[in-house]
Amino acid sequence: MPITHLPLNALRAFEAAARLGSMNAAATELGVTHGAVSRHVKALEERFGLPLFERHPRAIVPTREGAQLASELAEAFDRMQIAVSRVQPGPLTLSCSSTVMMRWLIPRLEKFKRANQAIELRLNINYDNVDFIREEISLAIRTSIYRAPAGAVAETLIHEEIGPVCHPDYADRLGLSKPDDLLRARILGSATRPQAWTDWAAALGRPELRMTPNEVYAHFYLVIQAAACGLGLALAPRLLVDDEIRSGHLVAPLGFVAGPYELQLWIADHLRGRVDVRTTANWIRAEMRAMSATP
Amino acid sequence: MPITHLPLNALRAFEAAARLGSMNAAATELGVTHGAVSRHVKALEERFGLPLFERHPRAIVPTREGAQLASELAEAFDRMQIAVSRVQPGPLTLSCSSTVMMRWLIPRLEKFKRANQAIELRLNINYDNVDFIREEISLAIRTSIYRAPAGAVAETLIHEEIGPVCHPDYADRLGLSKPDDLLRARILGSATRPQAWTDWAAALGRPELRMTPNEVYAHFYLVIQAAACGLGLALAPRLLVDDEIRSGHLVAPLGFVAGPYELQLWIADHLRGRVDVRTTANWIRAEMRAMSATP
DNA sequence: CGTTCGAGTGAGTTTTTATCACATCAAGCC
DNA sequence: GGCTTGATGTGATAAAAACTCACTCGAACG
Repeated sequence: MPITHLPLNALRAFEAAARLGSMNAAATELGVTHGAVSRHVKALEERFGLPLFERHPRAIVPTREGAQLASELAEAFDRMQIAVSRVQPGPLTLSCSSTVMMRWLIPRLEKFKRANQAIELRLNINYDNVDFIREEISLAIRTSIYRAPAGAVAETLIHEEIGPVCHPDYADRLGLSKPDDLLRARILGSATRPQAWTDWAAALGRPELRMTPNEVYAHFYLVIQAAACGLGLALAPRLLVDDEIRSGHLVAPLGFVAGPYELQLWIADHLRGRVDVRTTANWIRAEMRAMSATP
Repeated sequence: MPITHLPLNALRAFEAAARLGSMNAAATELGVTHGAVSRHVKALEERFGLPLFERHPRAIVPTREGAQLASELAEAFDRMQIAVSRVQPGPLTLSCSSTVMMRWLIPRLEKFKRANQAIELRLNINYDNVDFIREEISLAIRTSIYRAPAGAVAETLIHEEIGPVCHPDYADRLGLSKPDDLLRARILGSATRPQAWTDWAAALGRPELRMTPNEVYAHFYLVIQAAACGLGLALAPRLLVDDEIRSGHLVAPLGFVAGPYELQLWIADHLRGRVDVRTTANWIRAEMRAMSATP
């Protein structure tokens, strides 16, 4: 079949259906009804003379050929998207967790905007993997718990230092000065990073300490907030509580130790040449360096 | 612009127009009228808000952005084509010059078909570069005068040996036994390989010999035919005249010398895994080896 | 100096694509 | 068992997109 007669729209619909495992979801992504997608897929199957999906009552599963075709098409569409984005550059999009956004980015955003008035910055909240091409992400700040996906390059920003933090009065009241004192305290945990306390115990060289959270919050910034309100102890990276410690809202009674992860900057591969991306990446690096320089 | 709303058909039309440098040509390739292509391109330019072509009275020239976009789109469409061809494998297509087809391939084709009845072979005539993806070529036989394009890998089949050939009576009549005797003879040339005689003189170590053809034929196989009919001397690779020499229709009064080129097999990169392609490539290699083994 | 060649365009037509509304099927659940 | 639910398939029809036709323009060609 020559390229000149490929049914491009049908291929796009099929690729979406295969990637999402659902005609309905594909239809939503494409902004059409499921019927339109269903027809596209059927047209393709008739044209190729082979089934691309196994139909089950509540699900569709790509056949061997379908899966292969879909994955190769995905690459082709990615390239197309990149090609177009080069003549139609969108805003710079920075993705980070809600916590990093709350406690690190937003406090510095005014300064960034003043220094880079020409850069239109769009923010995206996400703490794990993300498709840099489809979701048009330029930069992401992530911990090394996750691996940068294909299409992005990762670099180290800082090595995380972690430690328990709480309200100053709380630390005084419970007399917290060595790890074992913590067993008397209320331990606050985060759903997005369930292994945080265990990591810390391991980093201390006390893996036997059983630091099971008494309470688990949905977001990490809620844990910090709860600690600042005297509800217990949060296990936080220094980066995210430095301002609070400086202002006296929080203390770190046991200090900080080097944690097992680092904070990374992920850069969309195809955007590395863009001036605003380089500028913003440099700004992020500089701000991070400034943080780790002030103990 | 999200991938879900890319105007795929307009992008294809634009890519064709940019590649061919003409809306008309693109229209022909796509099987539509030039108006349709013109409208697609205009729609794209309006959507992007920038011109993709400079319009000149009889030509369109891609702008900087247009050229960039087109070349990246070409890659994306190539991939798409490859993806589809994997689920819809077409016939195996072998491309070679009309001369190689006449004098080497066709005489062996019957044998090939008998040995490989399952392989559907399509033939394509072309002696220089060719787009393996767009024109759906699997294998090509070429001299190393040309370089294999991106998307194909080249390997050596044989090193060409070249020498003047003519009808036996012609050689007798003119008494041809050393290079300088040829100055008395009628020199036949081919438009597709105008430097053949000069190459030979150089290979002999007699670059000063001015072997200017008295007559130039459009195709190389016509030159061989003319020589076989006693019209003069052809400068031929041994490969293409071996049968004629064996049967006594031609003689090579000065023998053959190693020429500056080799005969190559070009294989479409994305088809190297296909069984019929491997089989056919092996057959070609074996047949070529058989030729160079019999002096 | 008329002819030709290639592109742009208004109006109208054809083709494709999408919607709507309903059908189907089986899993999950009282 | 029988009802509900969630997902896909499809006939009829509406909407949108793509295409053609027939003409225009402008300059290069001969």
